[in-house]
Amino acid sequence: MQIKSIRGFNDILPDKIKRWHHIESTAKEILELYGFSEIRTPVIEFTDIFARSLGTTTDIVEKEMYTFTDRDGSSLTLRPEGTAGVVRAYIEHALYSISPIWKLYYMGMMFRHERPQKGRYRGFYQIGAELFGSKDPFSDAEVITMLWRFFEAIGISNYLTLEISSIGDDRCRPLYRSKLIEFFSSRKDTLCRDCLRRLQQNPIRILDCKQEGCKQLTQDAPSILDNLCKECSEHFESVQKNLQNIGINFAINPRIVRGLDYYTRTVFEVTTKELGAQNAVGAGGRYDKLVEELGGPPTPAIGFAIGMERVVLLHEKAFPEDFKKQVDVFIAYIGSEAKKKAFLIADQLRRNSIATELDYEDRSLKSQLKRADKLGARFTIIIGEDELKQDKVKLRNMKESTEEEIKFEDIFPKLKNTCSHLSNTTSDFHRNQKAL
RNA sequence: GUGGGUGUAGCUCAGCCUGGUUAGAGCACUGGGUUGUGGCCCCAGAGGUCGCCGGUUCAAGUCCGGUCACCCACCCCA
Repeated sequence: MQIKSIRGFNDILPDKIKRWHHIESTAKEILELYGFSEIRTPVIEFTDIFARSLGTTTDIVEKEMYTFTDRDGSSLTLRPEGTAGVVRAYIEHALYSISPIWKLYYMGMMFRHERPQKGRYRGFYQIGAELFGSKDPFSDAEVITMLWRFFEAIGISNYLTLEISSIGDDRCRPLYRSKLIEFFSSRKDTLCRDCLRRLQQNPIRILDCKQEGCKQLTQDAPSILDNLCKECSEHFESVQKNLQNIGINFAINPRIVRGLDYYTRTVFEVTTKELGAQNAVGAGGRYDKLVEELGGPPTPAIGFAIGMERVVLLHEKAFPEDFKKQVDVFIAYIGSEAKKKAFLIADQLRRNSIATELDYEDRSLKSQLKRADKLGARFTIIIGEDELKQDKVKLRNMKESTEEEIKFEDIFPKLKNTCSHLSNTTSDFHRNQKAL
């Protein structure tokens, strides 16, 4: 096999794309309802943007970035996540001087050079949202609520768990960190090899280890939640109350470890048990220092990212039936004169938002009807020589297997109530989804 | 980077253990059964470097070695 896509990069073929469209349009709908506006930023930035945002010792920056040198010698990187680019745009265009609050979302491809596995790819899509300019715990609750409402809207929330925590800020986290180091350093012999390394690089991550020995040990380890400063603690309390107030169910998991350095205070994860090892479907947190660190004015912010492929996998599990593209009308013809007429009618119907399809190769009527059936056409218009002579067509209702002869000029009036592109996109299936 | 699994038709897979005619099935595709009528059924057709390279053998899809790819898992993450 010579001709092949790059490892970890996938094609999304037309038979899958309807599902993607449905998820994406639902996401847009929800995000806009919450006041978010789309922003599109380049898929490529100066490497420095990511290195400074994510932290130079994070796995992403250390070994997962697609980085290369431009012709002028500058180092460029394909974005491994979305926040850094949005923050860059926020600062570059001085959005803070236009409005104190900005709610932005993006949908697009991200790139990470990891070993692919289930739910994890080198080129993958994320839907992300960022709220700039508020440190109010209500904004935390709003963003988390929106994330959860999205999962409800596409009907996969039954598979999901929402967990939240706080990782403190630059006052309390360093203190906690040294407490942890102290705790684990005196118990080095019980730690696995990975955790010994973590102890050096990122001791908080030991809390997330899957090894039994380490798991046991972390039972007695100090919890971040007992070590928050007063302000962080109050903030976290308030976020919880606000979520409870509107009936969002969540669990507190003090072991939530985020992979990026920029997070402060509130962090949250939506996870599933259905996808094997890659259990995070959406995750995010507050990052109150990042804008300032990248050269903007001090600006609190909070955001999340959703893994599109993982959502799609869950959606396929929840709704295994195909998301079929549907045509309203198929036009079958017999003979070259009828073909011309068919082509003309097709154009008129399409101009009136009726999805119409027809064959090219002058195939048998039987073949044409087969194809009409395969395409799920609601109606088939049949034009043969007899019909041409009488200025009529046969209109066949494919579901009922009934047929009637109507005049050319009656085609559109007859069809416009039963099918249109609009009614097609709000099919029963689609409506059922929304009702969930 | 490490470990395990899998590579045979467009897709899902059987055949390999125990080497031996033209390598099979289901689905999908094309045509026909109805010279102008879909779904179900029946018939026919088309579709294969058995991942690749080498070795053993009279003979390799089958045994052996290597290699590549994909999948899953570790690590990490959405």
